[in-house]
Amino acid sequence: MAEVRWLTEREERAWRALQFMQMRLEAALARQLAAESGLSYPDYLVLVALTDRPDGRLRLYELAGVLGWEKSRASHHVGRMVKRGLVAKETCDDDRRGAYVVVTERGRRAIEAAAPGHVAAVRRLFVDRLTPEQLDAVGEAAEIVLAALDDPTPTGTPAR
Amino acid sequence: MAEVRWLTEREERAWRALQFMQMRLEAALARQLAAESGLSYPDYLVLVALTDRPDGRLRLYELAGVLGWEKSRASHHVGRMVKRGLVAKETCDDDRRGAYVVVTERGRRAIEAAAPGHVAAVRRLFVDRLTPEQLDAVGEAAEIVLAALDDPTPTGTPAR
DNA sequence: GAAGTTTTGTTGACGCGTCAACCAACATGG
DNA sequence: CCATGTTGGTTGACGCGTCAACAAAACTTC
Repeated sequence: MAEVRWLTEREERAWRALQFMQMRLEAALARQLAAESGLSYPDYLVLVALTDRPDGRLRLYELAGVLGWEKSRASHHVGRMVKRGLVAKETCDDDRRGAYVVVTERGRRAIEAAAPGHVAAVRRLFVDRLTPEQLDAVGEAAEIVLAALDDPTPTGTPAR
Repeated sequence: MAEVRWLTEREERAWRALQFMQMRLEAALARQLAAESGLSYPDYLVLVALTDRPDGRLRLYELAGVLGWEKSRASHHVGRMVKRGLVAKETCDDDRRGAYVVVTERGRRAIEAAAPGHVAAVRRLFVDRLTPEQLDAVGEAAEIVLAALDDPTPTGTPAR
């Protein structure tokens, strides 16, 4: 049982600032979206994922994959969106377990109305606050951490 | 009505990577905490905030302030933690509306048991994946964005 | 082609978080 | 001292997210 390597002051400061930023940022963006377009942030992400496709449709498991969601989350959320008419579910012929999620016309209008305000908010609150170099640095760091999350190799594992 | 300034490819990439990292990271840490100590991530944050105080107590509104939570969230969450015996509520004498939240012995044991594993996970998944320079860069960027969130001045506002 | 496994999706229960409405106590200002 | 506003906290409803259990179709393998 090794000693606990607590975080240094600098490490803790960076970690806390990042956590705090994320929380505040998401809250602000969610509020802005809800106020200006009646969409929740997850709604927005689903609609973006769907409208990014030429046919505006995605299998449920693909949607979950793209967004990094658990399948049950995707199922629950799509269910709610169907109720509000933003998307529809269609059965899949080649795989009779499967289900397609398709944007409806209403969904398309909703995201087209929401996108400009959302992007403006992302700029105002985040992108335009940082220099391009800072943005790159943050992006690169995030990609490194993400890669480590996907690859479960522990830190400092020797090549052997 | 100005043109929409969409995100450039680089901006979008950084923004998405950051969002994704945050989601995955929080999920992983929450899972780890729950599995190893039966605490949720919010539980952990509350206990840290309380045990950081010499007397292990905080007014509810102070707790909300420290964690950046809405008061109703704090109230709900503390209520649940009281039920599980992790904290207790005490009435406040100088302000009879007020309520103190106090760590219980059980809460103290819980966080002492949870902390080493949690810190190790933060290291393994995040801190130790980045160079000290990257960590500083990320921390600084986060602090800039946070400062902008607190100060509602829009981007590029001239001094005038 | 039957048995076992993996994949796709749903469901229900339960904890979490926000919003809006509300209440009680403090503060201020005629 | 009453009116008015502000602050600290609670509550209920509702959407969100996870987990575990489940069902059914699709693969695999012998």
